Amino acid sequence: MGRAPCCDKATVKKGPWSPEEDATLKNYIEEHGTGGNWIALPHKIGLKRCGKSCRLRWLNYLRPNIKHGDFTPEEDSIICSLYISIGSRWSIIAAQLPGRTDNDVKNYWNTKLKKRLLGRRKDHLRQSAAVVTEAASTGENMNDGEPAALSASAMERIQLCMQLQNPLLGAHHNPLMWPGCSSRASTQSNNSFNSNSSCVTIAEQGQSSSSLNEHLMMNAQLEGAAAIDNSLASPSSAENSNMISMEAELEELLYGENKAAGMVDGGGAQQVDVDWWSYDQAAGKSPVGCWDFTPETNTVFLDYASVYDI
DNA sequence: AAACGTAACAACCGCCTCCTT
DNA sequence: GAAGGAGGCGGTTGTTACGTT
Repeated sequence: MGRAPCCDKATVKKGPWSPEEDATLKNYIEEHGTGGNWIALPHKIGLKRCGKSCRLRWLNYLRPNIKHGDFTPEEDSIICSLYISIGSRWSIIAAQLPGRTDNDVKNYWNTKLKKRLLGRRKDHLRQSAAVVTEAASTGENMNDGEPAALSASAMERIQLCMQLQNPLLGAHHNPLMWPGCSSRASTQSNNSFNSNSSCVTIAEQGQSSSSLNEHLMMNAQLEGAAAIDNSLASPSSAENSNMISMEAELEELLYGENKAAGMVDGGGAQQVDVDWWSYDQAAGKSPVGCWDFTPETNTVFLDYASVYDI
């Protein structure tokens, strides 16, 4: 038995919202709230719209303090960092950016950031694609004879990772990038965070390095994604310094060489104060687990990694 | 000026999760 | 515990604006 539709598609209006519809919806919600029932709301106020459409319109466009366009470098950094870490969890990413909606962040990533990052080193990517194609055609690194199917999101994240030139940090020696290979924060057993803590955004906290990592940890914990592997040692200090290089690499991809150089040596350029995948060793915190730790993605990632010899 | 291509963004669709009954 | 409804989310599509030829 199929699922009942949430509304009568024959009678609801689709397409762009008129100013009158916007005003009707906005005025009602500001005065009465949503009433906890989006499906019933359009009927109450006489809108020929699906309840879901009303909700989307309110959340993405009408509600107060929405920001559109003009993403800042800091926001770019946060988006990229979180995308690489947790993938296309746009709602989680948007939650770290005050005034931004998941739809906005998603569109921004798809139309600008992704191209800016993935489009930089076309030669590198072409080589990568050739490797994948060859591997696929020769049947190498397949699971049970089936081609390894990576989601577009996973591919992008791996490509981004690879573009951060350090091959060790690229994935193999960066536990943060490995599915199922992250350590649960040592504070897990007595952690006191709760879902309410997510109300405080990274941006609100001034993009502090520690706050980003805490949020990454929090998100991973929220998702229940972190597979325990306490046997993983914390990266050495040498690897930590490599992480700094990787940050600079990503900044270079995003903003160009000069600015990135300025960021690395702290020489006057605006410091985007986000530590990529770094963590507080002194505090004994382990890296956050932030991949989609399903057995499937784990296997596929391993296959992919072997193709790339990473 | 017209045709075409591309970028940006709004909106829809369908699936998943959570909650209630 | 099962079923159904509503909300939430991510992927995708459609539309419009803008730039290029």
